[in-house]
Amino acid sequence: MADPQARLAQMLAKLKARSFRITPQRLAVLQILAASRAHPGVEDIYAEVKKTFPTTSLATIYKTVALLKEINEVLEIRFFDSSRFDGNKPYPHPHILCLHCGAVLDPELPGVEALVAEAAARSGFQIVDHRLNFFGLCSDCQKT
Amino acid sequence: MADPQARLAQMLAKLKARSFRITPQRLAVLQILAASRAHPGVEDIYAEVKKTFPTTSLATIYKTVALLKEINEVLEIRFFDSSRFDGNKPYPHPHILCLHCGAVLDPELPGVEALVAEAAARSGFQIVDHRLNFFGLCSDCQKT
DNA sequence: TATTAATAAATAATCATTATCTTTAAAAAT
DNA sequence: ATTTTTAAAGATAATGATTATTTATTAATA
Repeated sequence: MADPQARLAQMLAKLKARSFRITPQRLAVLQILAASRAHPGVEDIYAEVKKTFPTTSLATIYKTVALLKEINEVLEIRFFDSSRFDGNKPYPHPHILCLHCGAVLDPELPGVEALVAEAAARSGFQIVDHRLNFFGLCSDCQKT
Repeated sequence: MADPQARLAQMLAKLKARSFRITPQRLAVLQILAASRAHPGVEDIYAEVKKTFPTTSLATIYKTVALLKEINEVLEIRFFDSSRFDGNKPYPHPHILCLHCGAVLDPELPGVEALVAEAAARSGFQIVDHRLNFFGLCSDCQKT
């Protein structure tokens, strides 16, 4: 589930299955989310889409992203004052943000499942979602 | 570091050390944050403070909480559209939110340290902070 | 007690996000 | 293909949590 082609196909299938229309602007947003590994924010997507569709409105980006969130094809990650989006792995998983350059990575953390189970066991909660975010300096930014 | 008295004393000491004034409104906010285990939001604190100081402004709550955050005596936890605050353990630790009743607990998770270390090791980041939040239904709300 | 500097109160401004409203254009039917 | 229907796009106003500003109080020091 990391291949951009497969992700795009998956997103399109989900939209079609629920009879949402595939518009050029929507397709553009899907392509960006399926391909980008940078966890773009709304403004990033907006800037990118405008290259091909200059009249696109910011509201369209917000609405498309909200729709994709609805159908569980994108994961919203709230950092401080704005959100970033993960279209590659649209399910809860950890993220790590560089406070200096803003890069967001998906660390591979095998320990996560155990931690979620531990949280459920100790709290008595039925856990349905989680956000595991780490903050610091990436290896590049540590050098400067 | 869970005794309300001790927490209040600690907060007061920190404020005095940095020569911030101890005003009645500030003291009221500190007391609430030191004593409450409910992870109150700004509006909760506001409502509580107004019982003793009816003319208090919401801005005063925001400013006091921001000040306490500055001096690391309160932890801000951002849930969806607003923040809740933890004055008992003002350092990063996991939280679990009930999506039905809004309760927030601090689950005891010994696995956290290992996970942070794992994230640092695998990503190459120097990690300085984290937010580990779980969402679900508390044991009471599972019954209904 | 007077002075001064920080803080409180009141309220305006900000800004990400959402809602509204009109226009446009997908998709289905003819 | 053309028409019809209706969701979606575009433009812009509204919302709401938070922050900034401005004036009035009040705590701390001389």
